[in-house]
Amino acid sequence: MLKSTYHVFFSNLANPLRVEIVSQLKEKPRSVGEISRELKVEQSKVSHALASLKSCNIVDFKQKGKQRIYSLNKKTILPILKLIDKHSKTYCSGNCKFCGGGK
Amino acid sequence: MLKSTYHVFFSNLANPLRVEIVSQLKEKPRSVGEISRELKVEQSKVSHALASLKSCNIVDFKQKGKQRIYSLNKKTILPILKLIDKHSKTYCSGNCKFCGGGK
DNA sequence: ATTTCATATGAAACTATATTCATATGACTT
DNA sequence: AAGTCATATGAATATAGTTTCATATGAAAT
Repeated sequence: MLKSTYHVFFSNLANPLRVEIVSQLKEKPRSVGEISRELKVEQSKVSHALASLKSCNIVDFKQKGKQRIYSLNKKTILPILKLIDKHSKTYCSGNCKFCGGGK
Repeated sequence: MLKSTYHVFFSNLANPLRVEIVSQLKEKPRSVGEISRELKVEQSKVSHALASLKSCNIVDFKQKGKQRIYSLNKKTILPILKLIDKHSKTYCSGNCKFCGGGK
């Protein structure tokens, strides 16, 4: 494995929109248009985000007519998110920057 | 949990130096100076990196005289890295950008 | 209390990443 | 093959993150 593999993977998720899309796709697969409308985010922005996620196989898609239906690679991502949830519960008191300084 | 928690966590590891430090601390705890010397990276750069990792409790330290001995929060990080290893083995053929396009 | 060594901090300069908008492609339909 | 709808792409600009360097802090020793 290359030295940079982790960093590339983490970079991919180091972005609020991409994380939002991941969360949304936890529930069910969606087309680009659906993602765009539901999140109220411009189409090309969503496309760029999906291309990035796809480049690390965090999402995949199947063509369905004109649409592309994107789905989450749950096998990898769900356990990682679960570990982070547990981490923040264990190590972060309500007022740390990580847990959301502002709140 | 805040919407941004994941993104903050991932951002923290979305950096080659911080990932390198994490890898190095897998083996054993080290002082700032040791990290700096072993990785041949300037001290203040290492300090900034450690401050960032500390802000998400990815590392912790104990004071030892003038030194700070930093250690990895293995409980969270090791399983996450393991999941990513498995992910890249499963989903990445040798030539994808993620696995290290160049190689 | 001054010096030394280890580490942290701040801010400017530099670099990388994201957003935007105009346009291209690709799959269907007529 | 022309038109339409869905999505992708490229490139300029905008924003965010990193590096660097000078200096500050803090712990121990003299």
